[in-house]
Amino acid sequence: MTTRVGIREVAKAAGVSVTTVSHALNDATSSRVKAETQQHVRDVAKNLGYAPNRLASGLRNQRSQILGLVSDEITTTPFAGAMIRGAQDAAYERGYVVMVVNSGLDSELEHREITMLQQHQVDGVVYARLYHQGVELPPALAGIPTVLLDAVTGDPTVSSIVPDEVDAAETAVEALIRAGHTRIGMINNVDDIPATHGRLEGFHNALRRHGIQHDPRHLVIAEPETSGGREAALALLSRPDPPTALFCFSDRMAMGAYQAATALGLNIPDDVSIVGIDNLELISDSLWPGLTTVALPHYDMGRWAVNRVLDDIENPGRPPEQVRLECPLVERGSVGPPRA
Amino acid sequence: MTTRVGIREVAKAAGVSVTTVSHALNDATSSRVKAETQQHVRDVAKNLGYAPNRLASGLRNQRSQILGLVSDEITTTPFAGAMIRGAQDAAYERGYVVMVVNSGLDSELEHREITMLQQHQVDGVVYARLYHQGVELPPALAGIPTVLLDAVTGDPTVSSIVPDEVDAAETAVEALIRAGHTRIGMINNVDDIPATHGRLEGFHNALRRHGIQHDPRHLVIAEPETSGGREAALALLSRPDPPTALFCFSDRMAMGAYQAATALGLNIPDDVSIVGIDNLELISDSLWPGLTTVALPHYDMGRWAVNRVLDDIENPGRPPEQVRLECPLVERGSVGPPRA
DNA sequence: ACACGGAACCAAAACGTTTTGCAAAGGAAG
DNA sequence: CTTCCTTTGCAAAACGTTTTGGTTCCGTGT
Repeated sequence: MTTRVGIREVAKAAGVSVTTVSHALNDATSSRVKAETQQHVRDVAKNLGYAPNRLASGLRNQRSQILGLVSDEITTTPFAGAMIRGAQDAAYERGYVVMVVNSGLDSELEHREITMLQQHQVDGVVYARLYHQGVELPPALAGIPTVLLDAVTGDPTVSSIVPDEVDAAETAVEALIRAGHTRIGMINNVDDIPATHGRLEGFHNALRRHGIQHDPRHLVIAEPETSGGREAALALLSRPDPPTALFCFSDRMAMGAYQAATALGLNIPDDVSIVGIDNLELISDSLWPGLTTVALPHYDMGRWAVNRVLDDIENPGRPPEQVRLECPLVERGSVGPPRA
Repeated sequence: MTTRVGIREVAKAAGVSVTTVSHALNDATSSRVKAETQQHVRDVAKNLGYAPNRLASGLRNQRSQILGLVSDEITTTPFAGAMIRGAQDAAYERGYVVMVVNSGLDSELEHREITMLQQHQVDGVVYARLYHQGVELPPALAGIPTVLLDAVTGDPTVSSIVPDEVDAAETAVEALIRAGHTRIGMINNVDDIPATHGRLEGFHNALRRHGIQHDPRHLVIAEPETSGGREAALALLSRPDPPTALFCFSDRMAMGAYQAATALGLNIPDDVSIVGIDNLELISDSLWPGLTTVALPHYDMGRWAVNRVLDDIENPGRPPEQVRLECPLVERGSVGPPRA
């Protein structure tokens, strides 16, 4: 390990003082150093492979250039990866770096991990959940600029971003209506979470907007698993007046609907059209035909969250905002016109 | 933002010098401070909510307590999340924290990101890929303790961990043999990567060990997508002497095999048994019946990698090792006895 | 000739720790 | 009463930056 080259080495090599080096490197518009010397210093620094020690500069200016990302779980779904990547990309573009920490459900552990982030003097924190839910901000975060990602809280002073569940559902259902469907069934989640209520509302909105009368027997709720979707779809499609299209709460439930259709000898999309929500490519791309679905924009939410917290850090005072992000439709092959 | 409490505040509150506070807090066995004072100082520190500034201590002892995790992509699969979580858990247990950075395929970007990690004085780096492959270590990492995760390199001086592809395949195939199958087909990946060769070798090993003659026409290679698996399985199962069981390169290809079986009116596992590799729960748990598969231990590899790099940092000199980790079988419902 | 101002640069302090070298106090041995 | 440890404590230096407050030098107006 060759001894790291510091600012003094650069100063010596360039024949100037460390002060001048610092100014030459940091001040874009160098009022303190002649343009010529500035260029010279920069050349020397580059040649020496000088890389400033951020511990030192962080200590000096009380700015670590580090962001913390605390999330509840990083598992089964690829959502967490997408969020992290979005956060990391946005941070990188602005010269920051992100420390990832995850605590499962253990709030004791979470507290200790936040303490750890604090010790590293993170400039801000993105507090993330991996599915849309209401949370309370841990008290340990008081005093640190924080924004919520895929979560909301009662406190109107903290910024947050979540997917627009209502809009997402409307988008999905509109796709079915556009294809000509009027007898549309919905398979909803049994859990009492924002997505459940929002998507149901969006479903009704879309139908109402198009003057479609909804048969309440075409709404069934089930466990948010493939098996739940399968059984619900089985029930719906076995009715005397089955829906010609199914709007499923999630891609996994949609996968269950595929299984039900296959079991009943129904062709997708000729006999029944299906849409989901999530755009879990692992599923939606793998099904046959591909699943038309609405994408949950985790990558973009990650980007937004760090950009927002960086704005708060770099020029504070902007009023907080609670954003609901629109979700794009991803068309594959599971939607077609209803059988005549 | 209440002004942070520093070591001087603690010293003043406890009525001792900062030196004493430092010793009281850091030296487990305090030769410099009386046990009684030590306890007193610790109490005061806790009451004040003192949290040491790691920028300062890192600067002082040339140890940032930060690890870098550089990975190529964090996308579609949940693997990245599992690796990160494993890495983060292991790091936390030893008082470290991890900075995540990902560079896609852009090696220019990768270089700048590694530079950034260096500026933050990371004590070590885990260089990760999200599927097993050969890599060259970026020169920027020279001089930083580094271990490879899900990747290998020609250099025998760097430690690495990858899944044991051969063993994984053997495990999968053994499960089929154990159920009584002898006519076993394999659907392999067309790509020239370690997994392709290793799993083929494991397939042959298992057959040979049980004295099973392999019909080379029961081996087909395809694109590692669901569609590839579907078409390959369609071809195999339509033969005059179809295999009674299919060993698929991946869970996604296995999903394709499910689709083929369904299309041919074959029941799983009664008419044909199927095993995969990956344990992508999103798929293997969602299929019907559940897919028996071999898990790729990304979480454990993440743990191992950071433990190894921390060992290298904390007491250097241990000879490097290239580890191949065994992969456990996860039994669900896709394997049964061959039809009599 | 003199004061004044601006340009270019530098020395030193500060950020919050850890650790080395030293000092004071107390006790035991001579 | 010295002398010499041992115990306990402290002051100060160091880590690598940034930035404040100069200082030097030179040119210009009076």
